[in-house]
Amino acid sequence: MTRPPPVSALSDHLGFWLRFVSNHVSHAFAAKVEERGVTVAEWVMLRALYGQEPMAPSRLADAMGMTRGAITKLANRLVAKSLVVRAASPDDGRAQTLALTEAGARLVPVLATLADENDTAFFDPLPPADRAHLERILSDLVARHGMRNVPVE
Amino acid sequence: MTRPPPVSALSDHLGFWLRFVSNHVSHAFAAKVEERGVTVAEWVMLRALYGQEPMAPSRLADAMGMTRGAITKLANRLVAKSLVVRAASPDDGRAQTLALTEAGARLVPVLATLADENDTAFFDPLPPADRAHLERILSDLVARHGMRNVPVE
DNA sequence: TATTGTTATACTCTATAACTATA
DNA sequence: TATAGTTATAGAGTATAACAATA
Repeated sequence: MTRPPPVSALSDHLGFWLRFVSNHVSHAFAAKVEERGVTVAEWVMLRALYGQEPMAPSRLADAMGMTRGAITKLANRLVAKSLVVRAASPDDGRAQTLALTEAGARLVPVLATLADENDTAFFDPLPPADRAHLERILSDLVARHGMRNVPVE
Repeated sequence: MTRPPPVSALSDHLGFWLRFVSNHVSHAFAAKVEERGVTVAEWVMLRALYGQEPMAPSRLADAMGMTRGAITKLANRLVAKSLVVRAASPDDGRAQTLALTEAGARLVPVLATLADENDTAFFDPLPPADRAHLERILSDLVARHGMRNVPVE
C-alpha cells in the first residue's frame, strides 16, 4: 500500500485563519440581529437605505454586489416585515424605488448599536496597536486587490 | 421631518473588513476548486479524510463543526462523485465509516495545491512583516475567543 | 433508554434565465 | 431593441426534528 503524499493542511493558509475568525464574528453578529428579526443581509440593505432618498433596486444591487433578482427577494422579505416600502418611480414607468418605513428607520440605530457592540466585544481584547495594524493590513489588501463588493454572507 | 440620527457605518467595524477580505479570498478559492468539481465544504471533508483511517460521520461532524445531518448530505454528494465510500463498521451495527476512494485520494493533493496557490496569490503582495503580523493577530483572536469550528462556508 | 446515522423539512443566500412592462 | 424589475428554478449551506436500527 502506498503512503499518501504529504499535502498542505487547511491551517497552513492565511485564508483559512481569516475565514475562521471572520465566520466567528459574523455568526455572533447574525445571532444578535436575528433576535431583532432580521438577517445580516437584511441589515446591510436597511443600512444602505438609511438616511437616503428612495433608491432604485438596481442601485442597491450595485452597492451590495448582488444581482437584481437577489435584491428583489431580499426587499420582498423586508416589505413583508414592514421595514421597507416599494414605490413606483414618478418619471420612469419601469422603475421602482425602495425606502425605509418609519419602523425601518427606527430599527437601524438599534442594529447599528448591536454592530458596535459585537465589534467591541470581539476586538477590544486586542492590544490597540494590533487593532490598528489589523485594520491597516486589511484595507491594504482591499486596495491591492481592488475589491468592491460589500459582503453580506 | 426629523433628520435621521447618525449611526455607525458598516465600514466602521473591523468585522466588516475582515468579512470583506475573507469573502474575497474564499470566493476566489471556491471558483478554483469548482473547476475540479467540488465545493469548499467538500474540499474540507476530503482533506479531513486524507491519510486517515475510515472515519465515523460523527467524528467528522465534530471536526468540521457541522451537524450529523449536514455531514450525511455532504457525504452523499461525495459518494455520488465517487470520491468517498461508505462502509458499515465491523464492531458496531449502528456505525458507518467514511473513507476516500482512490480517486478521492488522488484529488486531494491537486486541491491542496490550488489552496497553496490561492493563498500565495492573495497574501504574497503583502510585506512579509505584515503577513507575519496578520497571522499572529488572527491566531491570537482564535485563542482569546476559544474558537473551535473549522470554517467551511 | 441512549446513541448512530439518515431522512424530511425549512430557511438563507446565491446565480442564471425567462418573462413583463416600459423606454 | 434595450433596460428595469420580477419571477422561476436550482444548488449549496445551515439547522431542527422525526425516525430506524442497534447498543
